[in-house]
Amino acid sequence: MAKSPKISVSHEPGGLIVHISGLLPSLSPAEQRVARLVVADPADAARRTITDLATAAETSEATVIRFCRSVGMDGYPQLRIRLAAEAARRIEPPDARVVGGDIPPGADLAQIIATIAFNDARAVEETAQQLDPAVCEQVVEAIVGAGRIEVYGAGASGFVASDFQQKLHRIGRIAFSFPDVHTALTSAALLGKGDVAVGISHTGTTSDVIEVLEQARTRGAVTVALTNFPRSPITEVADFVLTTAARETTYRSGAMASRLAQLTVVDCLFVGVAARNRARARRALEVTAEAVRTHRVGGSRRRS
Amino acid sequence: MAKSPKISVSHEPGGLIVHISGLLPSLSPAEQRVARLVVADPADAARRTITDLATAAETSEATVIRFCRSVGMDGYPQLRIRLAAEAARRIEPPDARVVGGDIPPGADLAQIIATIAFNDARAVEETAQQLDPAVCEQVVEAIVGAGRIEVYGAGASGFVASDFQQKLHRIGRIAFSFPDVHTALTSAALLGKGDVAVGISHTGTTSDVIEVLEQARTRGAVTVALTNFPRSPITEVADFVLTTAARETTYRSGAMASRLAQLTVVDCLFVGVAARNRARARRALEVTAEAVRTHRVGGSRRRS
DNA sequence: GCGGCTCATGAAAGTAAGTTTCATCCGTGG
DNA sequence: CCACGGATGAAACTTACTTTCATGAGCCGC
Repeated sequence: MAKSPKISVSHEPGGLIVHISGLLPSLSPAEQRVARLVVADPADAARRTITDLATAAETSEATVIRFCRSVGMDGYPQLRIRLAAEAARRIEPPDARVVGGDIPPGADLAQIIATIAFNDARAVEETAQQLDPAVCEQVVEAIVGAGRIEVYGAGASGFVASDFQQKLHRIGRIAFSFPDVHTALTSAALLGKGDVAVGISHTGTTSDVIEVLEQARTRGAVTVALTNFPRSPITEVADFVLTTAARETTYRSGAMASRLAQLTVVDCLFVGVAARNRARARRALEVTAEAVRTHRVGGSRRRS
Repeated sequence: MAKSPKISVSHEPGGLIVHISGLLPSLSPAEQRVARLVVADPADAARRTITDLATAAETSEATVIRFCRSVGMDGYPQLRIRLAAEAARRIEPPDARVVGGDIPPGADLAQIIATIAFNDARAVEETAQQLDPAVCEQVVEAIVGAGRIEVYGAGASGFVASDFQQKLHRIGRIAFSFPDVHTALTSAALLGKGDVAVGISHTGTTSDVIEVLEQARTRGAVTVALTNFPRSPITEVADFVLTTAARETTYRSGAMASRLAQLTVVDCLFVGVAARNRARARRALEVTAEAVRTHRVGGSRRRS
């Protein structure tokens, strides 16, 4: 009939709240009361039930529904969801995370957590960014074709080395890592052409690791260095150099982030190797997973 | 009577989605189907009605309600709203890198690197987000006051355990970690009041670690669990539970990201402990750094 | 002032959504 | 084999949402 209702409300792409306050004056008094509540605190409105909201606006549920329709929603539930989404979006976490390096002396745990996580995450991202896929490819190639792989690392890097060794081992590659220099040296002396030696050192100056890598190279093995410093001594004994990108902070936090970055590189190499023979790697993983299964307790589910 | 299953499974301040995926394995099969739908597309789930969602998950409405309760919501409407809010918050959809997903078979190294780095970084960030500072504080407190600290972990988590042990040791705390269960068990048997035992297990189902932690608890030590799954068996033998937030993926990439997340938590605890006595920790760090100095080559010059 | 009109409004009826209860089923361990 | 406990969906039930409809206020033109 005559008066076509307020259709053509278009698609309010930007903000629902803005949209609502825009057509607020065109609403009936009772609907305006609802609208004002909604605009004032969208998140709160989203939490309320229709009856609740109606009561708060001193009106009936029917009016709330009419309001929903007036602003272009199908019904109340839809409005609620849109409001929740809207409210969530506008609350941008100001998040005063300490961007720089060190943790301030008076920091509480929450700050410490935020700082560490931020630096860790950034180290991982930046490492990935500067990692040269071509070099990785060559290293993966070498590992895939290797008769034997040895991984060296001291201190914290030693754990990364062990981790890498374990990973390679799990997908059926013959890999070793060593707890001490002497064992490593003797083992490196037995390497030959077609074998691969990987040395991990954050600073790139760990003499033990360099020494072993040098030995390996002398024997004809392909040598790979993983370090944070592209000009450090370890790079001189390496055929391929992979670098992490943990920023220099004080030695502590720097080393912490670096270790995560190292692991990320290790993961990349690992997946690269595994991807070379998907079926075989998967099979190996399944078998090894099965092997430890009896060491897992069953139903992890539990209700009270 | 109040059959209150209100176990208050921690707070989930960070991300509801993250929280849900952590809880996933502790859910019943039918609930898992619902959870997967929700995690896969929160925005879509928020749009659906309960009946609709139940049908999509091939289950009944009752199960959906049970799922809501399992993840700590009052009911379905509340879940819907939270999901809508959550979905709105995540602004950037980095389409190319498969979110929390597997690496596509045909991927080249560059893609692999991007995917891994993305998931690793996110695991770190999300872990930090959902980490409860209050619980950390208590754990730090316990460690600071501990006579002895023991850290247990098997497989990949074993390296994390060793790393933690090494860190604590470097700042002058008496800490141990063990390469095998028997040694660990015998050592745990010697723990007592005032000591701290930390068990690390991604799945939370590693029976060896659980067993040792239980032993430690029996002896009166404070027990801490570090796991990805807040309702896994390990949490039942722990006084304090710290969780990581790596998403479940296939191909073990989940476990890869999880390990980084674990290290992040370890770092947080470490710095927290060190911060308790800054001067002493710094002195210890300097001394230990000095100790390995002779094993470093100087400058960019080759060592002889 | 008075019919007749329009429109906002809420009460109440009606429908759909969400929640609880309960019987059944299935696997597990004795 | 049975007893048990948990998982599950059908159905009963409750609450939330939506529609219908009667009321009454405002507003003309007569």
